[in-house]
Amino acid sequence: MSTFSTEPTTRQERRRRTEACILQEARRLFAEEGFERATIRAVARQTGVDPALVMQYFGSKEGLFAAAMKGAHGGGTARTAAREEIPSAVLRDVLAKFEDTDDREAAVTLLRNFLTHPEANRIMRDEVLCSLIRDLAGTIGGTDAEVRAALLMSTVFGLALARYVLELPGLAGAGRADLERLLRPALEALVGDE
Amino acid sequence: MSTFSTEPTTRQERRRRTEACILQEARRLFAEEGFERATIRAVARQTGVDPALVMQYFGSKEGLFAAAMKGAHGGGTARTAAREEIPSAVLRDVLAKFEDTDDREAAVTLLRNFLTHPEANRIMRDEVLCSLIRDLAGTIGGTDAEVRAALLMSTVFGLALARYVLELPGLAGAGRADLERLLRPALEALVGDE
DNA sequence: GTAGTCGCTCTACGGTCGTTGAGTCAACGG
DNA sequence: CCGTTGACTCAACGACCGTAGAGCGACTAC
Repeated sequence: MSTFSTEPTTRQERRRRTEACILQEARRLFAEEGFERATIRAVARQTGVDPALVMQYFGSKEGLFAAAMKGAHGGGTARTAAREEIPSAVLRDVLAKFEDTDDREAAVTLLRNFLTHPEANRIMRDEVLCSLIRDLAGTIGGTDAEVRAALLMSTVFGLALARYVLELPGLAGAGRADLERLLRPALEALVGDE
Repeated sequence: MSTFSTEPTTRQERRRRTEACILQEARRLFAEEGFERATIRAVARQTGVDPALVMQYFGSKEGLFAAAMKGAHGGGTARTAAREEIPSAVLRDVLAKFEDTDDREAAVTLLRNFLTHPEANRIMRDEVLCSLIRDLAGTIGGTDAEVRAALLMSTVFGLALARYVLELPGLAGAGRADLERLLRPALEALVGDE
């Protein structure tokens, strides 16, 4: 691959670096094109590397995808938030996820692919949403707790999709403060009174 | 293709019928597999027809997809609803769309593909959401009208995705009445007071 | 210096895809 | 009854894909 200007070039250093480059480019392409359209060849070409090297590192296209998804879901503050803090917490978590540039590409990739790619679907449902909903429902309490928690997730989920993927005008341009001001009353209504 | 038991077999009658069969199977496959994974060959095989016939009818895979999407978005009641009726209307519209079995497949197809397929993305954003948001914003009024309207759409949007596509436990099983009871206060909060 | 390791490239295979053009056969119009 | 039309099939092309294996060349260890 193309060498850089400054080279702390031990062997493993270079290896780590090219692997990181491949992963970064993979995330970008998966996010832009989707799993099927994004080709290993394109990832390799953009990185300036041979397709076979990508195979050697990640075993298969699935492996590359899985590696690109690692760390796409991370601990949020909502899971342990107090009942009255839940609306702010879920909103803050989802916005924070997409502000951090490192996570952002992985998160967008996950969002763009979870509908059509089984692995992404499983990750999204089982490792992100289900356990989070269970914890939230425990904090919310009451007979409809699980439905309320699921509705909370579906709402911020729709927000992320509309704002960061669909880029709906009016949402993509809105500021964080405006979103919080307008959306929090709705989220509080979903949590309900106690 | 395989002939049916009763045959009102005029030429155009048969043509209309096979075309409908192809479209139905195409919708199913596009919804299940996504645009890329769904192949013309698979559609043809399931229909019991030669792939070339699908090409002859719809010109290209894009053409088949566009034809399968036609009528996927239809007039809802929300567009012309009064201000205080908007929450009920948007909710009723989205639920109704997915209860009707005919529309359901097309709607799920659109949802599953708009993330990864540019054409579906454009349709969803420009022909469905944008004009609807503009109308809703006009009815809602005030300085944040457009953001409020967009948030309304993103919320029911997230609901549809979570309930009908992701099939989140707790939402997929919930009844319409429960959903309306729990979600309407949140939607009313989004519309805001006047 | 020399053998060995390892990051990396080159070349090629097998498979599936969308798409095409020629050909077949039953339904139609006169 | 016969020529024509048009729905439909068959066989094939070219492209691109994921993947495999052999080979190269620079770095490392002795």
